Amino acid sequence: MKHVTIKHIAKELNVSISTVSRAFNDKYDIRPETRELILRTAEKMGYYPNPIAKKLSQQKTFNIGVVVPEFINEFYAEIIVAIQEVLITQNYQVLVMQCDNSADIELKNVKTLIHSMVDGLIIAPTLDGGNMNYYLKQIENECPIVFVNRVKEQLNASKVIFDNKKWSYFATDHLIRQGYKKIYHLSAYKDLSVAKERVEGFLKAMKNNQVPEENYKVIETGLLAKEGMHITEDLIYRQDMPDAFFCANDPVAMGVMKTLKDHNYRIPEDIGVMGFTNTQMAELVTPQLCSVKQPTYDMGKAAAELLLDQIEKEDLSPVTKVFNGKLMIRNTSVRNA
Amino acid sequence: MKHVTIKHIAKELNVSISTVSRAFNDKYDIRPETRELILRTAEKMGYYPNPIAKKLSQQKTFNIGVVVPEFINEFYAEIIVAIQEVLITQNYQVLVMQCDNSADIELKNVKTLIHSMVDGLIIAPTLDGGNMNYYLKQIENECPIVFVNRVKEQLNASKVIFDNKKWSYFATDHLIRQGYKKIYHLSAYKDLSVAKERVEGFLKAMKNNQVPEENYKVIETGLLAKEGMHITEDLIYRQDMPDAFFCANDPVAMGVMKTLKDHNYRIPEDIGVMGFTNTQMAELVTPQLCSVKQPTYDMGKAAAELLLDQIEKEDLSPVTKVFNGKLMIRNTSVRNA
DNA sequence: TTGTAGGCGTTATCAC
DNA sequence: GTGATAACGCCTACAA
Repeated sequence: MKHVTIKHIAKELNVSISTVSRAFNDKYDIRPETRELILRTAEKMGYYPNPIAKKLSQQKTFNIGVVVPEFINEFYAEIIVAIQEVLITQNYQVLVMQCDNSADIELKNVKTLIHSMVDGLIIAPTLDGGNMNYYLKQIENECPIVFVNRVKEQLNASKVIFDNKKWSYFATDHLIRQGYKKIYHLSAYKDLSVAKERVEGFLKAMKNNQVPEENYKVIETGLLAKEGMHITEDLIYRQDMPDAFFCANDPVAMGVMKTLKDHNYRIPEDIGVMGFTNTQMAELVTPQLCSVKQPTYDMGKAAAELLLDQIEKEDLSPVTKVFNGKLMIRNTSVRNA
Repeated sequence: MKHVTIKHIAKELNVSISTVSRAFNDKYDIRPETRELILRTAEKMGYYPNPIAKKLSQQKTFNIGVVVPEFINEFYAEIIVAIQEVLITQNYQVLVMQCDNSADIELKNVKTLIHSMVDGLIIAPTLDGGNMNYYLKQIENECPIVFVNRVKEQLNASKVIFDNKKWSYFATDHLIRQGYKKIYHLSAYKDLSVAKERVEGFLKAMKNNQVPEENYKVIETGLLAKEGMHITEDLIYRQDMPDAFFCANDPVAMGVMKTLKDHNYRIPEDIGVMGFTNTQMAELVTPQLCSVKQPTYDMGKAAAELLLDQIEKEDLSPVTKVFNGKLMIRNTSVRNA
């Protein structure tokens, strides 16, 4: 793979390489005609500035690193798309890495990206645990970083988060108002801050509505459809069934629905179901799944804009953006009675 | 963001920069003790070789570019994961770009990646149309490229493809054997080679089973769930209903199922449904969706391995790998009668 | 307005 | 074994 360089053009036109370089960097004085000539022959020769060399000499890469827990997940996929859209208009390139929900791989990815000299990072952490120390150290060393989603609200760094507690509260409250009396919350992992916040919202709704303690429960389930199926099977077997499930996410909710239907429970008449992080599938299952929609696109956009600000104003003082959602009320939670 | 360089270490230890460099590149002679000393102090000082500089001097980036039509699609997400897994073990980094199903953006992405001096490209084209000329020109210029999925079998380049015709045939044949008499194939766009191949398989099955012409039809529908819904609404309205749908993909199939259920058709008793490109959701809808599973992971792995071969053996002669699928027989296509 | 030369952080080819 | 030194392709004072 041969690349035409600035030298080739200089030789071809009998000018110095600096002149050629200047032709491509508007900020310098150069006679318009020479400029034109250089650009034309460059075009003809198929020249394109080598970004590697440019990066090295400018000490700036115009690369932004993005690290997410997984690709196979509409939430992160949409966030990535939004980030790319914003950054591309500013001539940044986006390097995306996923870590398969492993905090170790996540750390490796971040290190790889930093060593590749990205100008900044957007990190959607898998956990808000130990890696944070390393990340915060990088911020101290003036590496612009913006966190998205699974971050503690108290964290002293720029971040884009969702008000999980509030929307968990609303979702739970909705179920109660629909007349469901015994509601179980299938939560993700307890070391996940977003899960904790949702549990808080759930419990707050229970308390505010004076639901007696024996009529609700939080069960650590996970984030996969099959985990939703297993727990439901289990509850049926143990004859410990609620009349509504508030699930950690839509896949879990769909697992629950699947098992309920297999056991001839009617949704929403016998049992209500509520998801979280509205997915495209929510409208396609029968009955349609009620879920909390998060503004993924806006969150990704905000993260990118926050990062751009940090990079261009060289001001790393932390900014937090908290986003609100929307309760997508659909059939699985609306009782006729 | 300050980076420690080879120079800092050289000064610190009173050795030359070449010695330091050698300590990090096993292939050169260097006294073990100096090596140890250098590595230790490098570690201490937080040094890490600057890959940009290395790339510039080696004229090799250890970056691989991947371009896909979209992220929000399990098929491509899984392919990307597989590609990453293979390449990471060989110390390559994977830069992924998506083009939102736009051939123009796809071309831009490829150019960006080539100009970023990737060592090779894996392209999952949106269309097999005009961009191909540009891509083939790059291959002539010794840029290693492997194509995945939406490529013509005849294309004279390295590629990983799925035997769409064969598996479309099997899927259709299955519907016929289940006693469905009037089958409509909801196809993607006609300028998509994979769609064309699936149509061919569908028609071949019809012919081999001597289904009369008035009992089958190919309808260009698209790839989205809502397109599946619309077409079904339309057919119901026009009273032109088949007794089985063979859909371009699972989302379309789920759109069809949704509309059918809303109109009280029983699946599979009244109407059978078959998807394609098995998704995780297929098992979660009711009834479970029958679909053709493609070996996405293996396809991604094969693409990465093909590319590695090309790069390391410096041999760009085209290799084609054709993959087979599996018919995931589930409830939407199995008649009790 | 243009050319010269040094630097960005490495690797690699020489001498010593 | 180790140390100069010239690349790699580009940018950018400074000089002309």
